[in-house]
Amino acid sequence: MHTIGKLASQADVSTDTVRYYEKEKLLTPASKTEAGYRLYNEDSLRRLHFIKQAQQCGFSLTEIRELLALRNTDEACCKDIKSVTIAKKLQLEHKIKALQIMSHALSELILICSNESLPLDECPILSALESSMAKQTKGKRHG
Amino acid sequence: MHTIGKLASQADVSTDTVRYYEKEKLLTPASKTEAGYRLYNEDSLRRLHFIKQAQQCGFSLTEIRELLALRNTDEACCKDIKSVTIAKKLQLEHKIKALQIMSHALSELILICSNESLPLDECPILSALESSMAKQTKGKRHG
DNA sequence: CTTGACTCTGGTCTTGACTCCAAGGTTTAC
DNA sequence: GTAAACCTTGGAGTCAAGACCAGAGTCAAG
Repeated sequence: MHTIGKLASQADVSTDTVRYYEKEKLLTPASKTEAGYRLYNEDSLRRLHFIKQAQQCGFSLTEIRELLALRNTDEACCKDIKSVTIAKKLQLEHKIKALQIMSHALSELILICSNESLPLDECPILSALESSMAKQTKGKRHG
Repeated sequence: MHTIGKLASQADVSTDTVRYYEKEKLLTPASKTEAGYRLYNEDSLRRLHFIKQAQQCGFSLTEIRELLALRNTDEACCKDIKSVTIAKKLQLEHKIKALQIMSHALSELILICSNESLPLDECPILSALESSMAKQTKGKRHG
């Protein structure tokens, strides 16, 4: 049984984080001392690892709480977990695509700026951003 | 000259957003009526477009303010804008890579879950998230 | 027995980009 | 001339995931 500080350092999080997870009903101490100190066991550590891993997979704490709730549901089976995982993967891929679109838009901007010594009022990047950039990136090309 | 509502609807943002941009020193009305109504011209609309476009390219409002400030600096030239753009593109690519790592981790989880009818306490996804996932994804493979 | 390290609760603060609200003033349409 | 639709300011609230802080209690070491 560890106090909150031990648990936190083992999982490489702050004690504030552990208390926050408790408030968010993600992680309850296994017991408490007479003085009110929180005590945690190995299950706590595993659960904390779970939360961190899931976070690193892009799950929000709300979603992690749902995953944990699913685990405590008798009717739920592995299939349910899998479909949540697949949904999250789709969400991530969607976000990746959006970022790639942004990145490509920036590439276009960088490409059209061939003459770097132009004064700012002729900067093609700025003017592309001012007008609707769709026209710039889809149609004509400066440089 | 448009009132705030006209400008906002032309740019497809809320009037609150326009006022917020003013507070953030991103967009000042061209003038005001005697009654204190904000009035905007075509430059305002262009600037609002600029802000939206830049946002869609992943720039934060703070960064956009810097871009706009750069534009008003006499010493700055197009090269400065270009380097900011390149830096932002690198940032985006970094973020994309992070998300791709998450996405791949989820793919691994989905792969190891071959038997969907398993009870939850044997769900390989959950146990992979509980233990250190690095072991699961790098080493052994269930299924 | 005191010092220092730890813990407790309850609270506020942060960041970013807004959104919503109240209470009033102004303009426009009929 | 009045009602609807617009505008004003100022301020508070929202979301996520904690960070930070004060004042007090607790525990182990020397």
